[in-house]
Amino acid sequence: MPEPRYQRRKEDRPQEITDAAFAAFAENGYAATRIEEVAKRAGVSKGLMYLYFKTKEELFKAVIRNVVMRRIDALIEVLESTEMRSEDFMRGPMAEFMKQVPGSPIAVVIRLLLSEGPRHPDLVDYYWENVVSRALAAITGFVERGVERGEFRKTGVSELPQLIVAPVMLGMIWKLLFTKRSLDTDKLIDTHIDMILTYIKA
Amino acid sequence: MPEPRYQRRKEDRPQEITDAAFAAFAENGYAATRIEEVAKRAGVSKGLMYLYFKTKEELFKAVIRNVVMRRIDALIEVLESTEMRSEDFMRGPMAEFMKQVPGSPIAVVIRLLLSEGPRHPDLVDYYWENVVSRALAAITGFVERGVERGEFRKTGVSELPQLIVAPVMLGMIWKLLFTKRSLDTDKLIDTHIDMILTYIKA
DNA sequence: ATAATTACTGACCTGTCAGTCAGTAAGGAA
DNA sequence: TTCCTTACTGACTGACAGGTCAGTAATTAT
Repeated sequence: MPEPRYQRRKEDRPQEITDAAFAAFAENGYAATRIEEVAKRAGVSKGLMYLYFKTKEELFKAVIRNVVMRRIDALIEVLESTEMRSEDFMRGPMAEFMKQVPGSPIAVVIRLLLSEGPRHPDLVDYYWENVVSRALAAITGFVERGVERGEFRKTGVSELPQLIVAPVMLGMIWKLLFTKRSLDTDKLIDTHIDMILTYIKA
Repeated sequence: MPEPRYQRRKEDRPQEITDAAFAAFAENGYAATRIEEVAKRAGVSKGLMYLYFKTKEELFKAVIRNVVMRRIDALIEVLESTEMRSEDFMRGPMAEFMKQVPGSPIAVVIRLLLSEGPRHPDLVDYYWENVVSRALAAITGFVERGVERGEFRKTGVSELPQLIVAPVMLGMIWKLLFTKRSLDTDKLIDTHIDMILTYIKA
């Protein structure tokens, strides 16, 4: 009795395809990735791809949404509910998180959005609403709470949470472009946070 | 006597084509830009494109090199030779320059490198050697000179000039992705420089 | 004027890849 | 065991875009 040539796994396919596509896009970018390549990685025929995703573009959007969804809520939750002193929180968990971002899937998403964004404005909006604006709002809230508690003084940082995040962006770009040339991300973040604290501490 | 259908302008063509290509790449990215589209913008036939640039890839490289070459030297020159007090220089000319970068062709180049870089490592190397490493070295030199003069104290910033540049990167990405949502770049840079100075002033 | 040179044109060729669809077989139902 | 539904396959198509090249006309030399 010969082995079955394939199994029917309607439930798991979307996730599997989406994961395979993410890996492929991460390596080669959207335009240069062939649907057949994704199919191969997912262990599936090309035709099946089109049963789950009508077009390559739809697959792309699903990939982005999928990656985005998985990791924002927890982060924001922590930012809003921590009981630590603000300075300790920034030097500890916040620094830790920031150090990890450049090597995480978020960096890949940013890269994909940068190259393909102009032709997918709705996707950029989606990303803005579900990630960027929420994250920035949470950071602003965190800083203002520090002010209310008397830990921080009032500075321009409250209205420009981007300042806190800036070196993470730099670290991301660095890693994406110049993997060859090393950058001490940890020291970058630590020094930056030290600098911010010096600036805003009451 | 009918007008000539075209003029022969061997000298000017490369620059014209290169400029047209830059504009097209800036709008649509490398992969999505057709050679014929560039030809049209340059007022030239498709065939001619291939007399000046053997392949699309070669055209791409020429575009990048062209944009890069035009603007680095002056910048570095200024950084090394200014006679101003370090703080005044940072709050004045340096801030001014940083505010302009996100809207400049440099931002476009970064975007192109981010999407196409993985498949053009030699180009990334070129960019690294001619722009990034030189610019960072110049900034490091500037900071260290401030230290020698007794204007700055010794801090981690000397070894991490990236810290100074970080919000520029953020501003770039912001502008590329979220043009719709405004960001007060000027205030971002000013506040950031204020913060750095507070941190490193002797 | 005439010939020689070459910058330039645009129709064509060709490989690639997103998307299709007729057919196959897995797995459940009767 | 047989039938039925449908998840799945993979050969095929059509369009698009990079690259070619035989021919044309602008310019230069004679």
